[in-house]
Amino acid sequence: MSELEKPSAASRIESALLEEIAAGELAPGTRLDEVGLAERFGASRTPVREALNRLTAQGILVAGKKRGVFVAEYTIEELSQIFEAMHEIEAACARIAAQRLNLLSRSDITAAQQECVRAAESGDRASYLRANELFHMAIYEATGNPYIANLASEFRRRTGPFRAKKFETREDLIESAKSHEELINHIFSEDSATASNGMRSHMTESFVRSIRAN
Amino acid sequence: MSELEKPSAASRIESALLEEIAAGELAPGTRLDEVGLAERFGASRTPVREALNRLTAQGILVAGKKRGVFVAEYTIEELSQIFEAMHEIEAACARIAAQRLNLLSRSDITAAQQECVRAAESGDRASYLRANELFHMAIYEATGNPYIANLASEFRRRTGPFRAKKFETREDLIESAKSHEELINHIFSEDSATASNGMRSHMTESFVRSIRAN
DNA sequence: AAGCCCCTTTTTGTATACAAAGTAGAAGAT
DNA sequence: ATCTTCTACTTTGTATACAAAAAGGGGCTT
Repeated sequence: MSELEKPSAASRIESALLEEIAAGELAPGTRLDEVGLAERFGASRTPVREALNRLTAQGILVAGKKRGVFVAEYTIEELSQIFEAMHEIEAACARIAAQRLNLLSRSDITAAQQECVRAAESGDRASYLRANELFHMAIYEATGNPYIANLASEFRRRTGPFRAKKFETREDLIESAKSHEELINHIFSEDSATASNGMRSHMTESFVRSIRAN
Repeated sequence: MSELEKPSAASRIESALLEEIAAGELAPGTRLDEVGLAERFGASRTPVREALNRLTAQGILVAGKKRGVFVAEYTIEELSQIFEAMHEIEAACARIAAQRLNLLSRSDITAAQQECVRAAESGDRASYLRANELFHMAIYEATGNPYIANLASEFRRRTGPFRAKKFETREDLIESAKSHEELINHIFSEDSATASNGMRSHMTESFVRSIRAN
């Protein structure tokens, strides 16, 4: 993950905002004003504007009907629809991954899962979140289709703030890791229908827990 | 198509470029330089920049590894992957639509299809293209999930330039309309598995024809 | 002739300035 | 007191200016 490329102000601001939103520091519904952010980041409005546009394009922010952009806030219905969309994509990933599994992707998935288990058992929430991301990313990569993989990661980013809350206790983590295990079995069975159903149920469970936690 | 909202320079430029790309006037691989476009549209670099960013975010344009943005050009492999992603989403739409069909969406789909048939029989290519869009949009809408619907439309826009070429003769149009008919039957059967398989085969056929045409 | 370095010209990113369009608030009218 | 309207203040969109980085070109060296 080397980002040696572009420490441009716009990108810097973009990822900073993304992080703050993901961490919940910027609550949904918060208004982001360009001048304020410009001062805060010691930059001018121009790069702020670019960052805001990019985040808006990703659905992380939304433009209010008249004025201002806000951290996206969703009703239960909307959230449920977003998760539905994500589930469909995840299921598609699982199906395709099951068809195309090779030794490398297989070991990537396994390795990520082992890391999840390790983090879950030691109850290390931050590590688990990171490992969980890697686990799902490994499945996306296994599709061999970067376009679907991107789609899936985008939804994952977008729903991050809402998913994060469901991992509280060590038991939550362990349960999630177990759920991964089943999913892996489905995918490794190389039966695509089973795999996508497996993903669907993993994600549905995950969604229900998110809703409860919010 | 009333655009009473924001005839902002940035939006104007964005849609103008999109149209030119869709129409093939801007060939894939063409370099778009900010100053040139600024002059051409009688604006400054700022709104051009914004338009370019938005189109890049949509995958219509791509940033060259060092300098400049270009109209996206895809290898057969990439194109095939993009279409695969689109197929998955379309299939998901069909499945969900099948589950949630109501009288309104049903009649929207039917109406769009009738328009397709009419255009196909009179061999009116332009009308058919428009009606075909509406037909697919009607299916997207029928999911009741705007997030999936958006995703599907985005892919449709993105692949538009490549799909357009496959409709040449009146026979092409009629065949496509027939394929719609089957798809409708699958969706209206309200059996979601059948529906998504139906969509998958419709799209696969469509893709193969696109590739041949390119 | 090939390779290397330096200089010029584009190009990109950022800052600042300005104009247009809202919004809110206060003052006045009913 | 409430409603209206005018004014000032934000806020957004666009233009222009400037600095840094990079690509291209030419000449020099070997």
